[in-house]
Amino acid sequence: MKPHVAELIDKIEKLCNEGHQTESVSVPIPSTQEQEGPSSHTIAQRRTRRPFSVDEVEALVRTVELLGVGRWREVKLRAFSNVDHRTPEDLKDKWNTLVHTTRIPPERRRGEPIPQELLDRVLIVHTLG
DNA sequence: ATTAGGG
DNA sequence: CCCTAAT
Repeated sequence: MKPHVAELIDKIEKLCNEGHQTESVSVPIPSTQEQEGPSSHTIAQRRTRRPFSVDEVEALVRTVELLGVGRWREVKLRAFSNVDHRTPEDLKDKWNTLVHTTRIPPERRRGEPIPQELLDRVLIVHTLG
């Protein structure tokens, strides 16, 4: 579907998650001859951005705490099986950005448990800003 | 089929 | 988010 339509759905979805009932939302409608997508003969459009909610980050961190880093397939199954827009890779990418922004020692072996202290810091930093 | 990392 | 070499 058209990018702006997806964006609109995004906003509505977010408002619903925030408990709103009768909000009106809108997004700028691009001019009709707008160019988009890769070079050419490709049908797939880039997925619209979905900022992770605090709850999602918490779910991600808690699950990585339980399984260790690297088992994204399992993380998806355990904590994000109810949403189709969070792929195992998205979870991996999110974890990496969290590690970067919170300066958590990243060189951990696959499956190695993360110290609770570090996990807590991730949540704090992400919750505040 | 998944993961790790760069794009 | 996407692309893809490596596993």
